[in-house]
Amino acid sequence: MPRRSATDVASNRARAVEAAVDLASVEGLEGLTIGRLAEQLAMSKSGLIGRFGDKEALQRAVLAAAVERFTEAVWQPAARATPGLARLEAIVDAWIEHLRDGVFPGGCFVTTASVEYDARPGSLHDDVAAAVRRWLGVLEDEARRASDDGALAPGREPADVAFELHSLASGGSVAGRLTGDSTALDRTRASMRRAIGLPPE
Amino acid sequence: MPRRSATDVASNRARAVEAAVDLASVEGLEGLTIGRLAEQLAMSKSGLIGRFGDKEALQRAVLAAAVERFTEAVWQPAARATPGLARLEAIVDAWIEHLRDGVFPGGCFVTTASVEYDARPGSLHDDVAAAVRRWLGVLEDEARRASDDGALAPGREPADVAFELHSLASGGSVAGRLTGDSTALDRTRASMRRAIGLPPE
DNA sequence: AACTATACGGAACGATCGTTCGTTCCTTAT
DNA sequence: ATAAGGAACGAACGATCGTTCCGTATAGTT
Repeated sequence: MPRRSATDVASNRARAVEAAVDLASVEGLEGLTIGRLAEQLAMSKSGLIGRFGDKEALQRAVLAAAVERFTEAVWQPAARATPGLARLEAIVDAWIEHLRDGVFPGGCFVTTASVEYDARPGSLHDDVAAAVRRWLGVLEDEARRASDDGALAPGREPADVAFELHSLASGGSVAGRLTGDSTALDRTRASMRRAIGLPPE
Repeated sequence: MPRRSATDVASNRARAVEAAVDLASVEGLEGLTIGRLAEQLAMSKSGLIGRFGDKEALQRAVLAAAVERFTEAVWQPAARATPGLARLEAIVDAWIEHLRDGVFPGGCFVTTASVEYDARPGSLHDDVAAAVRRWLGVLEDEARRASDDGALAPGREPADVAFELHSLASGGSVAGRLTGDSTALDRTRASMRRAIGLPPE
């Protein structure tokens, strides 16, 4: 078998991480296996893990890549909108689209990781928790801006809005996917719009 | 080592399932291991699995027991309330209490199982999906009754209410547990009350 | 042209996975 | 009293897990 030239090296690692993201979005970060990933990449287990050190380092790289993918799909398009309520609306749209398009073949990656590590300590727990806190912070900032603009119902707490949006997207995506309910994302979108005081479209 | 008398036999199986529920609520149904469960029960792997046939049968029994535990903790106390909005309110209270008390050491079992099997076919997927559909149906029935009573906002669909309650509880529980946010359940309760048109307490 | 660093393969490691087998013990029914 | 059924054991199975070691081919440096 021909060896890969060393110029492909960097892209090879990235290729491994991307494949691992897809695999782990279905099987979970904990269900991710070096053997199966190596097989899918048509390379040896030792060659694969040698790039990362050990499995935990691979998992952390995979998680970081998944967060990156989420950010690109949801935050980046919404960042073009005006801060405040308009941006919240754009986030909701991009978020739902992201879930609908199947950016992750196994459903929202961060939700999967959240459930896997919500009761287990370790560096992966910390990484997932940090990512979720960061995202909740982004949502809260936008909600606060909207509140300052008077675009939110009086007395509505930005932190509550952020947490509610996250709960709805996360919970709704899972339940819809599990039960095969094709209207779930529409319902979730409507609920999220309701949460920020937008009229049903 | 003294053998267990055969009169304990029935309770022994139940004991195994209960221990497995606690284990699987942390590690997931997929992360459940015959070896570790047997060790915790101080019995042999073969003796344990012999009771169920194979691992999948054990997992299904564990799932059924977890659903039973949830039903007892949430539905049973709420069933005493008047059908309709009052019962929905009672469900919300019991649900939050159930999450707060840590009926499952690793967070809501059904949510964990939902995430594990939302992208993987098989009999376990079907069992989890059936359980979730059944629960959504219960919620929807109560919401419809509330709607018929005129206790819900006009135009509010019972199925939407049911789905939203489920999303909020499921997503909120996970996020709160992951980030260590002690106010998450209070927030979730407030959101759920808002979803059924109840005033903040 | 020689050297260094690294990416990868191949083989093997001990551990653990789920499962199967045959045996022993206890309870219950005959 | 004896036969039958079932529960649990210990031992072993092949498979797979993550990991380690070493050889080797390649890329970049001097």
